[in-house]
Amino acid sequence: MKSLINFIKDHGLKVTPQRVAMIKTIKANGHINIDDLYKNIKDEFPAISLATLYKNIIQFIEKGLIREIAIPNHKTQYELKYSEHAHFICKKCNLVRDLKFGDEVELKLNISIENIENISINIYGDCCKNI
Amino acid sequence: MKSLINFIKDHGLKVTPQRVAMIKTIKANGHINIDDLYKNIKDEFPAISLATLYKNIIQFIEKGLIREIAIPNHKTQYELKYSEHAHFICKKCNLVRDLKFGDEVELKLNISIENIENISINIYGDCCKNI
DNA sequence: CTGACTGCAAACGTTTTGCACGGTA
DNA sequence: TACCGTGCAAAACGTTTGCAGTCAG
Repeated sequence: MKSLINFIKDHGLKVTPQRVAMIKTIKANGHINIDDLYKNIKDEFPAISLATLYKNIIQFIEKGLIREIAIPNHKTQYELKYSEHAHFICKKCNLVRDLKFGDEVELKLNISIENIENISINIYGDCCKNI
Repeated sequence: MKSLINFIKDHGLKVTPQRVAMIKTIKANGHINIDDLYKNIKDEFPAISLATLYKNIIQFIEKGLIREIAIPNHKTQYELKYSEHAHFICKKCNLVRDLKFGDEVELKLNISIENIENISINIYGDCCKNI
């Protein structure tokens, strides 16, 4: 709990109950889209506004707390930035499963690219055998 | 030219001048977003509607002619599906550069995943040294 | 105390939809 | 000819913005 507060503070942002709740919820879910984040936080803060979520999401991304996972035809998901991994994304049920780098998935770059900020690996498939 | 027509026909879609122009433009550009596609095609078809583009894009994706490249904070880009490669995406200028699989980039999967439909590897960075 | 954050409502841009017409097979 | 595709306009949707009030530092 203390660490969440520092996580926000250390990135140069003011600590508000709403921001703590956002980070807590994102952390608890691993990855989450705006709507689910909104629903989750509304339990704790019935008056919270979607606009606040969007504004903070933008802040979090700019300050490097979270990262976006862009998924075609689905809501963008967000996750804390401290763990690097790939994603398996089911096109049918929209499930997102994390795949560990170096362990489950390895990426080899044979060219030199300067200034890499982020690597996104999404594997799209179908995990719903019985639909 | 004949091959473009067959490319559309073979995927079970009717061949219209608009669709030919779309595939031709996407092919010529490698990857392109809706707006640029619209601008390009408007030269040839001044009366073409954005709605037509969107409807056909959806058809093309469903039938497997093209693939979406979802980029956070930028317009989704589209590319023909027959060539597999990763992307380097500049966060500043929005440039998208193709990186060949097996050659420039290698991906190793150490787990077995059934039913993989598509793999998306996007490397975000900064190619604009002097901005 | 001051600037940053919040919540509301309105605005905005993108994507989708309904419908009448036109073109492909 | 039958059905699919097109273009227009309107609707729907997700996201952003402006503003007045509030809170963290």
